[in-house]
Amino acid sequence: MARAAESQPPGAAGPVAGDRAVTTIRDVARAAGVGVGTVSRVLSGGARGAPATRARVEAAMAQLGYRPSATARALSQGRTHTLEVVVPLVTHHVYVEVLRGIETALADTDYAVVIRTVERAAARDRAFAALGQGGRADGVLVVSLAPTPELLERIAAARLPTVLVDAAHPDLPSVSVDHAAATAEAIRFLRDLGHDRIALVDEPGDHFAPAFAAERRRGFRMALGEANLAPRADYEIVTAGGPEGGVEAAAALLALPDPPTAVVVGSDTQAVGLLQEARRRGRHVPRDLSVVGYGDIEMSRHIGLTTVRVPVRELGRRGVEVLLAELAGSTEPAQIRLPTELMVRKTAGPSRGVEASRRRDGGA
Amino acid sequence: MARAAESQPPGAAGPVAGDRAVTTIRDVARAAGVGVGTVSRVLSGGARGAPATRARVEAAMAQLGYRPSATARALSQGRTHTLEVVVPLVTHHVYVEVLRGIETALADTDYAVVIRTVERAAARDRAFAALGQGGRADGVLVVSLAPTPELLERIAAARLPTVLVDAAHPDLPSVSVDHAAATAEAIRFLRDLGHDRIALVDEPGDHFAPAFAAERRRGFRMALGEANLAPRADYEIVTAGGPEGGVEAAAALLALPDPPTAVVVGSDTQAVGLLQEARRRGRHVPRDLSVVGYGDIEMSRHIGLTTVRVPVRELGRRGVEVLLAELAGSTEPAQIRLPTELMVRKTAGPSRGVEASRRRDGGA
DNA sequence: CTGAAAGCGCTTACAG
DNA sequence: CTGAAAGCGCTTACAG
Repeated sequence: MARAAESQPPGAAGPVAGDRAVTTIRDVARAAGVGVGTVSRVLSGGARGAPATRARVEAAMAQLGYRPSATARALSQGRTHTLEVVVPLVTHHVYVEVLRGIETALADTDYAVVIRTVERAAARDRAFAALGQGGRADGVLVVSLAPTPELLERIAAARLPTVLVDAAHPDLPSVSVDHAAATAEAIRFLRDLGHDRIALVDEPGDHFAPAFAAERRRGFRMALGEANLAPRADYEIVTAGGPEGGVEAAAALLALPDPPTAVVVGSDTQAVGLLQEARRRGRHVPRDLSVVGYGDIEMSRHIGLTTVRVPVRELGRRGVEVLLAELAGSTEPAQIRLPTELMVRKTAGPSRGVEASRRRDGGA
Repeated sequence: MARAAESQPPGAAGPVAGDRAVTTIRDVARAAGVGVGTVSRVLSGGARGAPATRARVEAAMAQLGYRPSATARALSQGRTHTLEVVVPLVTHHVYVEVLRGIETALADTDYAVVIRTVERAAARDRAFAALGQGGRADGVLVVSLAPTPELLERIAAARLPTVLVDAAHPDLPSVSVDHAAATAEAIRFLRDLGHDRIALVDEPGDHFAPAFAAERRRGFRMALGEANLAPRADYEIVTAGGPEGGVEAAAALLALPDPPTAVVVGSDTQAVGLLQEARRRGRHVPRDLSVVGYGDIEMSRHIGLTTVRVPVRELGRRGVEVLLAELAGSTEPAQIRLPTELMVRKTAGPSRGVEASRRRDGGA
């Protein structure tokens, strides 16, 4: 009878290891003549073991081409060695840079990264609801997203260590930049150059995505107030991102009876369009119009754009550091502020005074 | 005695569900008064079930705030619902666009994406070795990486469905673009405009990273041959990426005794620098020098750069489609070629003839 | 130092 | 339609 059982057709169900394409820890254990626990221990590396046993196991692993299953490890260890990064739709150069910073910081760890993007309104709830979904990740990096009550609630519900990058909130660890202060600094710089008709051009401040724009506006008004300059609605342009938006803004601003002599632009790409349109209209930069950008993209240095440098890559790098510390059990509530820097180049200069520009515009 | 056991101090070890932070399928089953199998079935959605039971289970899930563990699912299903994307260091706009395409294609699936970047030489072997590591992914998208024997071997070793994006090889499914043909088309276009002194400016063709440059060179020489134009070493400039590289290239080319009247540049960002330097040296574009870029980034339309449009986003989108079909069991070996398009704008025009330019350069 | 066993949280035939 | 049980491939106390 035993014989009969053994001569069952090959391929019949049974614990025949050779059947499966994937080699498991069990195959290795068998080949090395040890228990699976032993294999697991040499896998973990740290644990010592009799050198001879160890060598035997390693040989078996190499010979079988064994690759441990990250999934199984994750399940039994209770950690996935994966970080989730939530970013707005990667439409800005900024997020790409943040991702690079994150990658740099993770380069010599064994963490993988899952990127989740929060698209416009429609996908927003879904994306937020999915935050940390299924414990696919050990921790979350939320990038450039305004900490709305909704987001905070989602984060709490996910019960996952979370750090805010390029945003801040008292309840959460964060690595951020003070966009209001940075903008105010740019205004002060223009003010010191003698400008008193200063405009702000920016993208619309979205409800859920980057709070950048709103913060910059706050800094703008603050600095204007400090300088005893009255805020003017026609000096605050909200327009599309990219060069096109800048073109539009220049058109609107320069058509004003008393156009500004200086403009702070919420992004360098908008600034490019604004510069171009201003020049097309015969304005000399910076003689007739001073322009300060925001972001300091690669192109900016090249075209001599005076702009606010935001340490974007470092934002990502530090964010990872804080999150990893958190995962390692750190309890200090890190709230890190990174400094911005005004890169003074060639597109901003002294004001020529109100008179000259008034005369020219009147004559047009 | 039973009483005594029950009055053990709370918090003592034991199978008390309330102890753990995470609710499992078991807790839900208990709360709904059903077996875990039943809960699993309503989770899977597809399977029918008595509406009443189903409702009870769903209520329990909602009430407990239950979130299924993706890890456990992956382990028991044998698939992770994760795709791995391998890209060169995300230094090019191109890869970002590909990633966007991938994301778009994945938007309404439940697949997550793990991104792995292949950095310069040092990290290369590590990154390749890690390909599909630990079965963290169900399939792999290899983007803009030359299919070297080494890479192919790694792919084979990973035993994971893999599709090449922006690269091609007979043994693997792929979605690609013919960079050689696209470049040749640009040359022909310039040729038809009367140019016979045509140069190529490009980035160094890396051994393991994008094969772009090498392919473009091949197309360049091919088209030159077709037109009976002799290849000239001094008309092939290999230089750094970005505007700086373009500046250098313009300097080298325009210092030649008989400078080219037209240039094809391997990237739009290089083209930007080249245009600028050419103008700084008093050359009018396109009167004195025609320039054709490559890539068609956003800026290009804006500055009127004639360039080769590569459907980068679609490359990513289609790549996902092919991979997903593969995972669904499709066996047809998809080798998809996507068309490029020459975007004719303002930086390329008719040649003014050899004489005029020779006269001017001689007089300088 | 190492084996055997239980367990991580699901899924999936197998019986009822 | 649904429960009980085995299994996915590891890890980790627990004994030896």
